[in-house]
Amino acid sequence: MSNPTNSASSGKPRVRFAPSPTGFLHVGSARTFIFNWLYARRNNGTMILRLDDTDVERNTDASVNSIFEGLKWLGLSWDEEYKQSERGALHRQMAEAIFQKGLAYRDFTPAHTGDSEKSGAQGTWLFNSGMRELSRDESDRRAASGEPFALRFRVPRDSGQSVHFTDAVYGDQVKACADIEDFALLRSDGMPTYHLASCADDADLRISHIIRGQDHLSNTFKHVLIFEAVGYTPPQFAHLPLLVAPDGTKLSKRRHGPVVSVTTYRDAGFLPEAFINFLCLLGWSPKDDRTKLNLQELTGIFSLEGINRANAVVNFKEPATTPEEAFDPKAIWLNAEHIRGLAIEDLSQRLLPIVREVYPNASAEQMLRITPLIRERIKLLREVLTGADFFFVDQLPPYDPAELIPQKGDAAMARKVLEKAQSVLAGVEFKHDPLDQSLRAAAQELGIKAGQMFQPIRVAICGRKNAPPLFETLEVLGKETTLKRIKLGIEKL
RNA sequence: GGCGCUAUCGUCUAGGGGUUAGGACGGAAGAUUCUCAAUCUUCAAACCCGGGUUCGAUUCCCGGUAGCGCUACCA
Repeated sequence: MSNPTNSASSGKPRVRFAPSPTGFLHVGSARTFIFNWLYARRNNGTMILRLDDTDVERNTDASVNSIFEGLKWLGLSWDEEYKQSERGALHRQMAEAIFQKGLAYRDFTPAHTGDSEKSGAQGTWLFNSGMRELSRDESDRRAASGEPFALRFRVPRDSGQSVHFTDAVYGDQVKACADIEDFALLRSDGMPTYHLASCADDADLRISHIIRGQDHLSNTFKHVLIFEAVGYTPPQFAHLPLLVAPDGTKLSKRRHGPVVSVTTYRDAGFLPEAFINFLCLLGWSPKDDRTKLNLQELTGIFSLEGINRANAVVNFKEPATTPEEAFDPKAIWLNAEHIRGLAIEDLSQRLLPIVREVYPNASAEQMLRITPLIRERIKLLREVLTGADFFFVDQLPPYDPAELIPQKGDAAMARKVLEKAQSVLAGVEFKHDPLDQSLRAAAQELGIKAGQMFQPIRVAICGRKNAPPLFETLEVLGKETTLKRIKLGIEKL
């Protein structure tokens, strides 16, 4: 703060993500973090994490944990970390500096009692003139006597003055001082307000670019006022369009529930890289027709110019009846795309812990053999539990015997097929090609179509009609389990 | 109420004074494989409204409307 310059013009950018720990990390915050991160990494800058925890009443440890948990999952690192609550001296020092310059004044009005003035239908409350014009002597006297006060910024009231700044996204912004109220810098308990603490820290940490949600666009005029009051060149601003729910309202925990929490995506089986990809496409565009982008590609092309100005809808279904409905279809599709792009070994390793939650005995080797069979069939990692369950269970859950009956066939045909399969499979090597040849030959011998042959076998070993390709499945399942399940299938008929 | 921001298919978006207004998801139809998935092909689907500027506006300007944000001793 002593050095009134920032690094905006002097080279490496310094950006910060400054969440307030009053709830879980939600998707809008995550996107703000990602955009800051991308900007820092793209420009060889510094990424700073700052906990804006000046609201003691509402801060919770659970929230701090949720934020770190979410960020950890995203896997994006930061270079410096701060807590506002540990920087109170700096904040008070800046408040004092502004006060000494006569640019702030003490307001002894008790908190919350100015409501009648503020809520008047006649317009905006700007200031309490009795307080704004209080003589310095009387102000000092009352303060010395221990009377509590808030410190307010003395917004210029003389002529038609205005505040302006240029936003990297929204362009030139101007606001008349006549439309800005004398906002608080310090609360009557001595704690700094968000505006003061934020600006003091941004100045002290030499933040060069403030990339944050558009809900702060109108606050920025106040911030510029603060920066100018202490002789600090304001950083560059870039405000991001908001993420909204399908009903157009801002995403919130209360209204929209867990769909707005980052950890919900993690727990549902999203890949962090897919989630990041999805979020980047909300309110930002690479300007070409690419949609699937990995972190390297994003880092390579991210720019503030690609950010647009209209709010973006996260298109989840409000009353979700299935897990898939709870998420934007594009997020799910992108996740499937990223899953398909993963190496078998990589995907297998990510799947194993999920499988082991339910089947503790599942082995890494087993998982590695199963993974190629489901890679193109799952959209969320968790679907491994419903898509590959038959590989892990000892006993198939009960299924409808009617499922065993092939297209244009009857129970007798199903029985014939399974019995034939029993004898054929007993004498064949459980490898793709021999299985393929012998079962097709068997179908021919029975005078039925291959599909009619495969269907009953598939249901008998998987417990359902829709499953991965038959020969690969048989190969992984092995002869013993296969024959056992076919026998049980015959008994059902 | 005041101030500010925004407005292209259902959703995310590209584009920009003259275009068949492009792509993606989702939807529909078809091809293909032993089912499913994946893949491929095709189709339906948009410039908020009204003025102005202009030879010509979806694009530029103004107004309206709608949505969102701020208007706290929250952030």
